[in-house]
Amino acid sequence: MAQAPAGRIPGTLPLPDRLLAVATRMFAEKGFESTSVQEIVNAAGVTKGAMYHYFGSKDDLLYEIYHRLLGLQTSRLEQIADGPGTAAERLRAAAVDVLNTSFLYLDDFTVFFRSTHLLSRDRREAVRAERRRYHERFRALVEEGQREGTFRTETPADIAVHFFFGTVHQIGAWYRPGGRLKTAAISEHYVDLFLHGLEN
Amino acid sequence: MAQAPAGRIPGTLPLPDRLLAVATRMFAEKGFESTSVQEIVNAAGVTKGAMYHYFGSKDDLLYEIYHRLLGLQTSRLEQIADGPGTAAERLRAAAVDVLNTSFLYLDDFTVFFRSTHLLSRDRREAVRAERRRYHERFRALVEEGQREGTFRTETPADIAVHFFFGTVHQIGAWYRPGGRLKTAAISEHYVDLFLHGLEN
Amino acid sequence: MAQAPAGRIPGTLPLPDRLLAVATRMFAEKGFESTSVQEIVNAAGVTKGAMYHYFGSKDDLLYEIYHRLLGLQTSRLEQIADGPGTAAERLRAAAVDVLNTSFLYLDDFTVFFRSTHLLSRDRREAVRAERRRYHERFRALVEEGQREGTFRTETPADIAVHFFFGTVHQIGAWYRPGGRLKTAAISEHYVDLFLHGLEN
Amino acid sequence: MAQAPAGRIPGTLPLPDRLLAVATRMFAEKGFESTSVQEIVNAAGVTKGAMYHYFGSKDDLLYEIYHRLLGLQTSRLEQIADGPGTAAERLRAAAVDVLNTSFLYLDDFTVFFRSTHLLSRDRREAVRAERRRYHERFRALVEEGQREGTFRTETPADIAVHFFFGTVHQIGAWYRPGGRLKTAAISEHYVDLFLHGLEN
DNA sequence: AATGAATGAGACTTCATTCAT
DNA sequence: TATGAATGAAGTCTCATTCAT
Repeated sequence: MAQAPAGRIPGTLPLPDRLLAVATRMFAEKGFESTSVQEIVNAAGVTKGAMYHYFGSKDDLLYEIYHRLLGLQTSRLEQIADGPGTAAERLRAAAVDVLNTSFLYLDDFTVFFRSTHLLSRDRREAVRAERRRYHERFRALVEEGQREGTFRTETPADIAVHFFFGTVHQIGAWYRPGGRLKTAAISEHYVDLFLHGLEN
Repeated sequence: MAQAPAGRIPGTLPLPDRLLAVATRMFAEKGFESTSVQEIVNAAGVTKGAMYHYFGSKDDLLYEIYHRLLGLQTSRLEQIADGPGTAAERLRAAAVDVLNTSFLYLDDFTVFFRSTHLLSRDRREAVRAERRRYHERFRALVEEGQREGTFRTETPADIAVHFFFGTVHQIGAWYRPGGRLKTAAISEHYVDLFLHGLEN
Repeated sequence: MAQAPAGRIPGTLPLPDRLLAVATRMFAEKGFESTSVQEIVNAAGVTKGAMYHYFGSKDDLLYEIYHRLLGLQTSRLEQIADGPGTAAERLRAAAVDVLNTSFLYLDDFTVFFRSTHLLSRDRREAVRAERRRYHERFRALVEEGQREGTFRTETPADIAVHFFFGTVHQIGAWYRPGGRLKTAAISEHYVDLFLHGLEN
Repeated sequence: MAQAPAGRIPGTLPLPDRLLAVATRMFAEKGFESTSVQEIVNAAGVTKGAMYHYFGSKDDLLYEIYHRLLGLQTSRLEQIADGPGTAAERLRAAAVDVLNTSFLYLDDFTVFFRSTHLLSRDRREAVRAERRRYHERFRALVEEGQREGTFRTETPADIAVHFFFGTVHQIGAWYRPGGRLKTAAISEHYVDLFLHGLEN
């Protein structure tokens, strides 16, 4: 994530990053297929040739957004999951973190969960594989907590993970800045609901 | 939902329904914008003229999918919510029902939550208003349960509803038929997690 | 060859044929790659959409030109080669015929022998296979004449065929209508040179 | 012809020659218009700036290939045609030589006879004028032989020259290295056919 | 002598939609 | 009720060329 995660896109960013930032914003607003390459480069203040100098195709832009986001997510999760504390503590920290990150990079997430199906077969597989790794690290935390006796064992761990990520990924579908609740508060409520549902 | 909810699309369906069924399947598979009208009519075994005889535009197909789905959902919810039983009982029944319906009409839901942003402004508003009504009826159940003392009051009811629907709407993103768990089992686990998270 | 073989292209031709006729003319004049689809449809008085209604791609136009020409050539050759007369007589008749046809469909031939390499791999193979059949039928005539004792046997028959077709295919590279010699005269001279070179 | 006439292109060639050699190979393989400047410079291991340092345009590459080839051909022909021997002897020598040269510089010839029409008007004229001079020197040999009484006079000399060069120029269209016959043998057969056809 | 980012024009193609039949 | 030829606008992408370094 080289570009600023939200708000104005500084004109000083290197062109590839500026293009990605602009594209992310527009894809989130209007959808990938309703955003033309022309609109993106206009917004970035360059020509199409410049974009195709850095990105092989419009799909590449989408993939690169995914790739950066997945890299960010994965590294944050691993840092937390491999850190100190009980499984429950680490799971809570990870869950809060993924929610906060989701709010911070709301456009990126919105694009991600709305447009994966538009990627080419190969890339879709690549993204899915990265996602799976992420999912599994998270699931391991749940299973750890189940072995510790903190979490109920009736619910299969991977169902619980689907359950939680499912709702995290939908945040962009309803959350609008400026609402009654701050994002941090929403994160807390979500994590409470999730962990409460999981605990004995 | 005039068309068969899943599997083979009978050639005996009235043409408008057959077109909707085919379109739903294809939009779910490849996305709305990557599916051409030509492909839809080919798959339905008719020509474009026939489609434009029944639907004013490609957007109309999408809208009609939404419309039918929302009608179905709303009527089911109202029947359950206005029925007998404690708030908690009715909430559980409604939650199970929406999950089962989601599995049954998986394609329709997938299209719905992936393509709303592609509708025209007007129709998007219309859909959103219908959704809101649905959401609010569900929230009323949660609030009822909170007043009853069954559910925790720390979590705002509408956050809880977003939480639950969020994950329901993502089911199409990960669920694939033929997995280890039956859909009914998944529904139960999801509802358990949700209600457990909500209860005192 | 549905279109008129030379001169003005009647506006009454069915659109696919008119497009082919126009394309043939322009490819011969400026080359396949220097002729844009836009120029073709302008010259045919229609829009690009109309062209893509009948031809899947610009390459298809090229292939169709080839295909029709090969069909024409092959059927003419077979009629002559399988007819009555000595091998030498039939070879002469076939040689005169292919030359006359070459002059008549000069544009088609010009395009053919200049642009085969621009076809996709598959289509190039298809064309080559059709050509080979044609070549072999012609070679059989030469061999027949060698067995009859009319033609010298020092020269391998397939070399003789390459020799003759080679020069036939180059006619478009130098012949311009309105020169000193009529096309029929040129044909006779060419056939004389060829048969004289072949005979004992 | 500064570059090696066939096979591997030595990396030790001066850059302009290496670029020409690479371009010739690629133009012969894929056609002038289907070969991008980027591909040429990649294959030559340099960047576009380097190419544009030596050649003003992509067209210049093509012209330079023509120019070198024509220079080579012309000087060889003149040396032979102005040498000792009867007209028939010199014509045979010249014919054998042009065939051998064609095999040696097969790529160059292939490009030449496939892409002349892609040159700018001016350059096309220049090339054509050079070709004409070449053609005429050859024709003079034929006429000399006709006056000597060796060659038949029924066939106009310039038709005979078109006839011969036509087939020479098509060699690249069918000959593939590694065939049954060596190139020298093919040359002999071709010259035999030609001279036999011409002689009384 | 050489780089490589950037341009700008134009290429091929797709597609929702219309309309005469 | 249905066809399918034709439109027109827009889309993605390519590429020869330039220019500051």
